[in-house]
Amino acid sequence: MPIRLSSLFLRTLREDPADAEVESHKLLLRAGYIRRAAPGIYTWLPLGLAVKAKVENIVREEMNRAGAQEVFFPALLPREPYEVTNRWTEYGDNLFRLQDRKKADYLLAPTHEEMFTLLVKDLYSSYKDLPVCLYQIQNKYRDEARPRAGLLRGREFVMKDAYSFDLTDEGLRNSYQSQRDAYERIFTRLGVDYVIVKADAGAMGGSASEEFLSPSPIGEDTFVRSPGGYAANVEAVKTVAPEPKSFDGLPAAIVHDTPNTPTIATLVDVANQVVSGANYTAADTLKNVVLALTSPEGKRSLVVVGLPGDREVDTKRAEAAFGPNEVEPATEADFERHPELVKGYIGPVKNGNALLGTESESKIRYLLDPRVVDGTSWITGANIEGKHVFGLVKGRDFGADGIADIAEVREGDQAPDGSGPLELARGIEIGHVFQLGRKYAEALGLQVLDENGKLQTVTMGSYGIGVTRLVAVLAEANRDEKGLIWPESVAPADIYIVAAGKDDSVFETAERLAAEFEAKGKTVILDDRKATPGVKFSDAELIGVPNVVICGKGLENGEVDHWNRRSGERRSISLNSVVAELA
RNA sequence: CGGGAUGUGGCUCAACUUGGUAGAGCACCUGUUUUGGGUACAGGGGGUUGCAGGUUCAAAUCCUGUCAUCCCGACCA
Repeated sequence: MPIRLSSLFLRTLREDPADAEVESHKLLLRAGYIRRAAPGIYTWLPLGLAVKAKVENIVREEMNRAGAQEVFFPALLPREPYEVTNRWTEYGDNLFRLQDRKKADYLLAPTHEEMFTLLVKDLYSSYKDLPVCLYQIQNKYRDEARPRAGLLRGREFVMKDAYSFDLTDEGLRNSYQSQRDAYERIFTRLGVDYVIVKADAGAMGGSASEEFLSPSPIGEDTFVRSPGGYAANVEAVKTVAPEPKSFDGLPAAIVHDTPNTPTIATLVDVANQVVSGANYTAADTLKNVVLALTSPEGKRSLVVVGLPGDREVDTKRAEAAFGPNEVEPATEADFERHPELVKGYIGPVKNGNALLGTESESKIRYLLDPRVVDGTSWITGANIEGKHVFGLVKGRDFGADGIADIAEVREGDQAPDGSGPLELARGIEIGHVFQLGRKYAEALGLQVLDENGKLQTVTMGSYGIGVTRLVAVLAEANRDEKGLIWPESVAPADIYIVAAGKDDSVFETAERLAAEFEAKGKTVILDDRKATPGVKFSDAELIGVPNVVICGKGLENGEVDHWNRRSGERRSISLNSVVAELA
């Protein structure tokens, strides 16, 4: 049976909803695909559900083809497994927690690593059972600080998450490759533009990790790519450290008066006045940024990071580097507790002695940008109000506790693999493949007997696709000023028939065409409403099925019109051949 | 978390400054009309003005609190 608009649960909106900013969000609301139920939480209407089901089925088919087996976990989970892996606390405020009537703690699953691991542990105990790959398509819950753009970042969303279980590292690599290949097939079938980028693996404790990003100006992730094919999330870009230089011939450090230079710009100006003939730039200064780290247990500590003055700290890179700690700039209160830090004039050394570093007077951890290598000379704060030290040499005059690669990545920076200058772009994360390793298996005791009868810890991969986010990405990428234009692979129907006229014969013909298309295996939306043609045409364009058949005045000549929503092409086709041609 | 803006029928908005029975367009219902680009006319249903307090004879309007939504920021030491 065709979907009849006369009875479909649908109301299209003529005007944009006021609280939607992003085009795909506006259109999905206006065309009657979704309704907002709560912040970041959406109800799926029949049309939206049809698109979501199409996406899910493509994902499902390719997962099955890759040998993964579908299961389904509850979304409501007990606390204990997440306690074991420490994620009950690590997840912080993003976790929806609740209690049952006995005051036992539960959570709404933000992801299911623990449950999959425990399920395999529950049923399998031999190397002969491996490898195995399981997946589910399920709701996830994350109490996002700022839900955005409708389905793009919701607090409830559908995710396909798959997990592979292998005995060996090589097996894991194979499983990973198999999922990665499946992802390429999925996004190709969906008609989604994507880039595979290296991702940060840090906090999760695994090794290889890649993200599938769909390039889009409204994307929340920034990634880089080089002409030579390097691509990475900015969080994962490793800065190329220059070769250390010799100390030979470098002048001794000297302190100069530099009053009223709280910022790098003012410092550079004054420095060029203080040292006659100098031509300093911000890149000659060493800026020392004080960050406050808050551990998941709530412990707060300060760390100072020294980086070239022409570079800013990238918050996301800092969060990736210091995770699972939360990172924020030090507050006034932090500075009050550490009077040795003179705001605006902070540096690693005071009066020739180390001020920063765990071995120093302040005991504050001091980390350096990778560009600050031995033999480089800097202008930096002297830890005295109104004074900076010039010619302070790394390795000779100061050291650090380690490296912090958290400076912003800039257009034109060199790719770490030497493949050329980096270009910056924005993208939406639609998939993530990740070699988790043995972290969860160890924490939860997932071991199997090997062929020698010895217990071995299993190694895991985790593979996610944001299904509902994909619906938004597809809507965002496939639209015009009139409405949505779905790719055929996910459109809510294959053919959209408009009965444009009031004669019974028009409706009868439209019904007959619908039946003929369906006999050929096509799904059909039929606009059989008692409405004027203008209304029907507008809704057809808004709803965005790619093939529209207009059944109306052309019938006098035995013709219907075919509109190709995507190309805009409109032509008349004989009533007798339209089904054969489009089906 | 900080800043800004905004909360009024299903949707988009007005009325708020200067307190006095809440209004328009779209959508919905009835009738007539129209029928290849959101027809026209007439009639009609639907809102405890986000919530809770307070001021007042009287609150959508003023005050306090709170919740929510959207946008910007989260750093330049």
